[in-house]
Amino acid sequence: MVPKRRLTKDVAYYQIKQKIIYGEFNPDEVVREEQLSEMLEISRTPLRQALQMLEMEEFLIRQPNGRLKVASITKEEVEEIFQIRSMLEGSIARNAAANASSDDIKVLTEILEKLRQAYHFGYTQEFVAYGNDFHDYLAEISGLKTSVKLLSMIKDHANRYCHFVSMYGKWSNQVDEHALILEGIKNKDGAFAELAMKKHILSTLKDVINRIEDKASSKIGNTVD
Amino acid sequence: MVPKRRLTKDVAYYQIKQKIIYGEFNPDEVVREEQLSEMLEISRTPLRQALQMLEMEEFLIRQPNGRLKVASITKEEVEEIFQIRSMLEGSIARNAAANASSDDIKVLTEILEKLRQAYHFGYTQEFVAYGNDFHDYLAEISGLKTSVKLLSMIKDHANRYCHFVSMYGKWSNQVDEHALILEGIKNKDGAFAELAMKKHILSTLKDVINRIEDKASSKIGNTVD
DNA sequence: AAAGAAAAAATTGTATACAATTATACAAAT
DNA sequence: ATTTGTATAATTGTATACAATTTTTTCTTT
Repeated sequence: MVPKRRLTKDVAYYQIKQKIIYGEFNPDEVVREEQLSEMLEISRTPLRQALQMLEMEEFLIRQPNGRLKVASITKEEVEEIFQIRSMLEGSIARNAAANASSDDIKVLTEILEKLRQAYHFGYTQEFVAYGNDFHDYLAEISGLKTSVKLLSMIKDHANRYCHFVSMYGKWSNQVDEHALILEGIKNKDGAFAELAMKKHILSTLKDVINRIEDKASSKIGNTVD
Repeated sequence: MVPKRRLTKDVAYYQIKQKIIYGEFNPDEVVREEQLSEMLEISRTPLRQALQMLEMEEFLIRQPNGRLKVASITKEEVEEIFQIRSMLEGSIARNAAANASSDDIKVLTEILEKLRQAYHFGYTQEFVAYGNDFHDYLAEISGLKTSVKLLSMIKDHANRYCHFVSMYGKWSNQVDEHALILEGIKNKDGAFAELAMKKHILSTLKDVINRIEDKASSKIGNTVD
């Protein structure tokens, strides 16, 4: 099975989303179709498909006059997203504990070790990547398709707010937190794994908030028109 | 402000979605664009926008060859959806308890009374409607935008599985369950309201499952290709 | 000069034509 | 008879032209 062809709408979707997440497009900025189609060098037809997707995910907001504007995001929304994440990923951890084979546990142990190393040597990039791997693997074996789908949608929104945070150091106790979750999974203790995961997510939220407080405004973008 | 114009893509989206939810389109059935554009008497352009939306919500699944097929849904997925609902609506109830004004409580009390009447007289249609009103009102005052958005997405999926259930009677203790939630809100007892809501959702799931057991297969549609 | 109306420009919404891809039918070869 | 290749048809993907709507500009009237 060769790699199935990349549809223009899909690459457009990805590119525009990245521009929104990483601030190349500012919140409340209105984007026009022609402008984007020129920028990405594609026609309006696949572009509009991409815009439709982003509208569904509420990265773009359709105004009553038909114009699209980039969504703003508040600190409160980020907190809500992490709250939801803690619930969803909690369930995932619980189910993962029930489903995990010995092979799965081996893989997870390896990821955790890599995470520990990355932290030890200060490889931030890798550290974040392995952290994601850990969560993604649990999602995979949990079998909770809907939860995973919803998670993927809201995670990107939170990333928008705190991507810059992930770059600079001191993820206080993330390694230990992951280890604790894995402990629960090893012991097939779903309730334990769920609780550990919830705590972990909420602790991550705290880290994010702290970084935010240090830095800029409590809000990206304006709600006022 | 006059009612903003209905876009063809939006009505197409709604119509196709209804056909999927209420079984006019069968699970795993493949739908073609031309067929739909003739059926709805619109051109392919707005139709494809609608299909894109339904694909994002996973009512339609894009196959590797580009064809779209109607999603199937398993009993397990329905159970997962109710599990997620219980968490999300639990949070909503908790926040609603914190935010509810005395006016809000008055409105909720009225809705509950109508619900009680509808149940008493066996008006199933109205009973379901008032139940939805109650939940929607809590969602409104909770201020949890993301949770509400996610809820609206998954609810429709569950409806697909159990719409036929809602028609025939005996919602055992729904009235009392709603009353209990309202009790928590009146007392500004968020934890109580949250728990009551969670129990309520899970009890509804039980009702649905029981009906399903009585009736047909445990699964709508085939996963086998 | 200000307010309103009319005209022009810009932008989104829809339809259709064409290109690329995928599925089907049928014939030839083994 | 089964398979393989090729031609044909069917279907999706993309581009573009046109229609409808909204915004901006201009002009007129007071």
